[in-house]
Amino acid sequence: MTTAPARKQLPPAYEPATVESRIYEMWEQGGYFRPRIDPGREPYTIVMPPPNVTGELHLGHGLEDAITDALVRWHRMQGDPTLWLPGEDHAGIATQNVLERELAKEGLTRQEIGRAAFVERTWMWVRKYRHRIADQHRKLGASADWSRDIFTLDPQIVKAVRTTFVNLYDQGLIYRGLRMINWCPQCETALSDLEVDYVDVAAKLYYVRYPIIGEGGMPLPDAVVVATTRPETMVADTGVAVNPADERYEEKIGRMLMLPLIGREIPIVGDDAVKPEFGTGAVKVTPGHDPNDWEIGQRHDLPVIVAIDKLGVMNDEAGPFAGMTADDARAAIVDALEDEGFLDHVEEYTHSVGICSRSKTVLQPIPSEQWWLDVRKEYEPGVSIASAAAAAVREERIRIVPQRFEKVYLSWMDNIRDWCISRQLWWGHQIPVWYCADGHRTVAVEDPAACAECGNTDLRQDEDVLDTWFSSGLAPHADLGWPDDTEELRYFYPTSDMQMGYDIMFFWCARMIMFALYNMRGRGPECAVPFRTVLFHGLIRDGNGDKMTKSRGNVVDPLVVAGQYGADAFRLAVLTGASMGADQKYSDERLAAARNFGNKLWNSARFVLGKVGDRRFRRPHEADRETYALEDRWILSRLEQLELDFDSLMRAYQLGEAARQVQDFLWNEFCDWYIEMTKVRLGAGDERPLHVLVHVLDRGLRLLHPFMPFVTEELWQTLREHVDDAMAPALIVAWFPKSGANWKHEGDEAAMQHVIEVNRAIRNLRTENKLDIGVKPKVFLRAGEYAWALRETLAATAFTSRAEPEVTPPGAPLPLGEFAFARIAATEIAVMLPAVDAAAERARLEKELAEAAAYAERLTKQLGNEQFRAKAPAKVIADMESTLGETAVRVAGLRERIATL
RNA sequence: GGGCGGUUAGCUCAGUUGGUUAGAGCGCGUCGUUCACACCGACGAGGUCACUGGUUCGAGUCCAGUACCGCCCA
Repeated sequence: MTTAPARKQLPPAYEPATVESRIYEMWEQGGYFRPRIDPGREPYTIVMPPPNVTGELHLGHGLEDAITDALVRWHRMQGDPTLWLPGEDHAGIATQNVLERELAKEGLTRQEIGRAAFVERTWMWVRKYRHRIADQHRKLGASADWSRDIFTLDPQIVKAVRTTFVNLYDQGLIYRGLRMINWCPQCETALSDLEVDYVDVAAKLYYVRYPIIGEGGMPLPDAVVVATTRPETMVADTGVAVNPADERYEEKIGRMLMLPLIGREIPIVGDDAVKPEFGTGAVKVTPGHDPNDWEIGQRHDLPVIVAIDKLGVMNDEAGPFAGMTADDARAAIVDALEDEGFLDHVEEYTHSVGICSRSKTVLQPIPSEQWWLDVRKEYEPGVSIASAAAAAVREERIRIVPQRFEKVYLSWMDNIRDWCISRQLWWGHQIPVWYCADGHRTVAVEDPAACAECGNTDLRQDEDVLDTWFSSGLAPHADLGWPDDTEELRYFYPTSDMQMGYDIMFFWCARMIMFALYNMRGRGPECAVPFRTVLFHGLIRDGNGDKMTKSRGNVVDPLVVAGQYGADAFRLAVLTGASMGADQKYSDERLAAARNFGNKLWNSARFVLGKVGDRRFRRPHEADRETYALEDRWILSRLEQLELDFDSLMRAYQLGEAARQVQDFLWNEFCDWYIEMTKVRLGAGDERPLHVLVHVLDRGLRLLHPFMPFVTEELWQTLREHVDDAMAPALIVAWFPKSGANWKHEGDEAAMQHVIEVNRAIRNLRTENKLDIGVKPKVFLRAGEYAWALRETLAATAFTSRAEPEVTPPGAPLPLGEFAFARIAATEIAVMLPAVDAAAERARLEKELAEAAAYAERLTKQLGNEQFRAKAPAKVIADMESTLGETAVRVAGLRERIATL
């Protein structure tokens, strides 16, 4: 024992607001977030899913910070060179929408101010908001390396994006092609398949008669009836299709039909894609406005007619309906069909409609020239983008946690189609393709001065930008410097863990795997992977289980929550709110519970520090085992077990369970039993427990630190002065407890467990027999096996269970008097009841009676209130009536007992 | 249509090679000025682990099926 400097006084309650920013600053100033590259050690690396640069953090980001920071701190404390690489995403459509709304407030559109001015304005926003995002992470305690903070439009990422594009293009994996795409008339851009949501809508199925044309070219009375949900597209029909196996139409294949209203002749074709059970089994084919029809049209060489433009307006192909919106045209066409006798009948019908996942606008399927990533083309024998990405997971070079998401990933990857990567937006990575006047293409990483083919210096860059996920998909290697051969890339790649909500598995996780395996393939299959393990967490929903969205107005700001309860409480609550991968419901009660635990911990430390004074204690050493009491050995044994369990839980990514176990240990074992039991010995001047208290608190703070970094660091800064050991300057870089097998002792644990249960039995008997708080009854413990343990802890039992206990042999006679009995294993517990004082007992019963009678009266009065009876739910009334019944019985019983006294 | 998940105390949820009497927090009831903590403590009430069948010495846990709720993909 030596003397430590005088410590400052801790306030009686933990006040996060006075602690968090100071502690965070201390960590950041100390440089603890920046890893030191040590070739002798394997690093731990994790890349942050970059939030939208102009957005704000939501609860999901908060959960991600809690998960990642726990893993990061755990690894850092184990001495791994640990890098948490933060960043922000330019978020193409989302950011452009934000800026367009801002412009609209000034009565402007982006077209009016032009592309250059629009992009400049967006950059101004980015410069303003980028730091806000980082500060929000800081408030939650995220120990990310901010010196490496990266934005997806930074020059380094531009270089990576262009290099990737050029390489893929050169290998023919990126191509320009006319294909059916999802067009959002609101956002005025093409979308990938992933950005389409499908909603069921009540609609109508229109049955339209298409007359058959006879030998002489004249329509016959005979007709084929087709069913369609979109009659307005009929003006662009170029065929009718039936299933070739459908006997009803067998003889009609090859005949010509007359397209009503328009008069065009169109053929009947046989195609397996047609389902005979839909409608009449004959469907109109509109290759210009339906993805399936496009396919059918391709197979039968049908012309493509586009009659609806990109703003949803009918063009000249629609003849008399030109100029109408598609909706108006539908009504007009149905009217016309009816007037001219082509409308057979109409049915109610529910079908699913594709809408833009961002703007919720109904999408128009239209054929369009776009840039595509060919995911099936082999770039090496037997290897394509999609096959490599599937194999990495199938062959377990990448591990998915929880494992069930593997199937989701694989079934998607196995069925993936070419990815539409171009967007008709202004904000993003502009496609690195330039055209000269002769239409030659130059595809290059650096802006070219002249056409690569003809030398023409008059070049125009492709106006489109790339899908946002094209750049974020490069994160793990691009953020570390690729395509340059940087020290960071060599050391930290592949990254270790990756973490995200399961809702972006395809958008982000899949794309990172696709790109990494291509760009990093030089490293070989094992080391090309972007990460070794990916964790998918669930969504945080509101109290009703609904998704939190701005439109619902149920969004909760994590910083508001952290301000209210403390960042530690927020982190613990979301981490233990559900098991990994499962959704959780937000609840204030859980936040309060987590805050309460922080306060409990705070006060347990106050107790320890108060007893320690200004002294410094050595940790208990196992060689001195015999000098320690049962409860000392017990808590040390439990601590070791916790350390073992903690390690295996964390290795299995069971973060919530690990946190729960530390919490249980500190509250239920350390506070409720160990600290309570030490009070007697400490009061008697025994300093042995101080070694244990200091040591266990130190270890407990270390174990809890990954989950509750602020409160643990704040307490540890004081505690470290009182542990006579080599102590790090800060908990964030203190070594993590690694259990040896020094104190683990089954016998001590069982004995102490018995002591605890005996204490509980004594307290239970006290309560059942309504002993006053001041009464200390004689208690006889007739014990066998554990007599030694009960004897050793007798003083503690006397104190914590307020009794005068005595251990006697089994069957020992009891003195005269009244007893209450219980039995725990082989120990019989006899609590001596005080001689009954008739007067006092009468007084007690009278008091109880008065209370019960008053309660009954209140209930009677309430039930007699007509207003109440009229308006209250029947259940409330019924419940109250039954409570009244019970109370009446109790009153009667009490009266009876008073009468017998 | 295909796939996945959920169903455990009033509420929110744990429960990972099947193992005594199924847990926690909140809420509820009773009691409480023991010098760390009322953001606390003590004691207590509260569960047919959705249902049916099977495997097993033993099932909340494994298998098959059913119902309801939710999600993803087409």
